[in-house]
Amino acid sequence: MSGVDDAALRQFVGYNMKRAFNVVQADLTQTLKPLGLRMLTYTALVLIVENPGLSQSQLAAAMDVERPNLVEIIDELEQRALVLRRRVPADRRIYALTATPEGIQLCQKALAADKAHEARLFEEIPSQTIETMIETMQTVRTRGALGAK
Amino acid sequence: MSGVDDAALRQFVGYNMKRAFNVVQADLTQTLKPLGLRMLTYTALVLIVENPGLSQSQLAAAMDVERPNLVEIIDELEQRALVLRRRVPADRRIYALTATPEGIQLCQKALAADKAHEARLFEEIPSQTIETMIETMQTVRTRGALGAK
DNA sequence: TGATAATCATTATGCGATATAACGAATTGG
DNA sequence: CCAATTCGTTATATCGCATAATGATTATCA
Repeated sequence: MSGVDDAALRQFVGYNMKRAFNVVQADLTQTLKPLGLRMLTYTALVLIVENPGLSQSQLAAAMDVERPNLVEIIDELEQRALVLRRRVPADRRIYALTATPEGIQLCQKALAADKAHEARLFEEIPSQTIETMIETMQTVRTRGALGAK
Repeated sequence: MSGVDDAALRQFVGYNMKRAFNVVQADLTQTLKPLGLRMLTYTALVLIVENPGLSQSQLAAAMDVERPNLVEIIDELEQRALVLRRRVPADRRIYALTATPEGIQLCQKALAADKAHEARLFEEIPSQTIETMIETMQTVRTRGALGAK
């Protein structure tokens, strides 16, 4: 309808990545909503389940968010009794994060929902293409981590 | 250092896309900063140069932002005398957006800077892989546009 | 024709994600 | 033992993005 031409921008990886990610994000957000999770709490929950006992600082670093921003994320998960802040006798500054049984169960449901969401969204894309894309994106991610700072 | 395992998330396209896009976005933001542009004003400028005379509504639709949010973007470009809001006699509700000569010149500089930025960031990635990725992302973008609403 | 509906740009406002500064409590290191 | 560092936290600011509502204009159609 509008007929606005974006040929000059479509040549760029970044432009297409942003447009595509908007679609993926919107769909994933809808997928997680029935579980009461948003992308940040979902990511945090999975990482806590996978790495029981890690500290908030470690988790923040792994998620590439600043420590202050992680506080509310953990608050949210803790209030829903999905994760626990456990004091560590050896270092009383630290909270060791662990998932409760309910947290583990919800995590598994969320992972299954995510898989279904991606299978649906990418059903027309050859799996070989998906694999190559994932590898490439991991390369880019690593490259950025090097160049930073 | 931290050794936090994210294997469960690395299987997902969305997770890798977000992480990779963060790197691309950070690098592009730095690239555009010397030109006084941010991603949104850059995108708007390119589309105005490429589609002279389009309305703010058309541009907002093309950029997938709501009309109210476009106002400040155009304000910013107009204050720097890069684009003009021109009244259309045939329909006095509309502003026809056009780029000034300075706007066109800055647009060309920005496009060149963007190309250099992507060439640097993706230098290790085979061009065939880049092309496939772009095609795939355009497919995903289209698919999302269909599923929406 | 004339009243109603729709469109356009805009203002006001809120929310979510992200960033920095500063602080108290605890630990580490010289 | 004292200084520097680390950890979690509070307070605060910015940015991108969304909705509701408004005045001006245009379109619809009874």
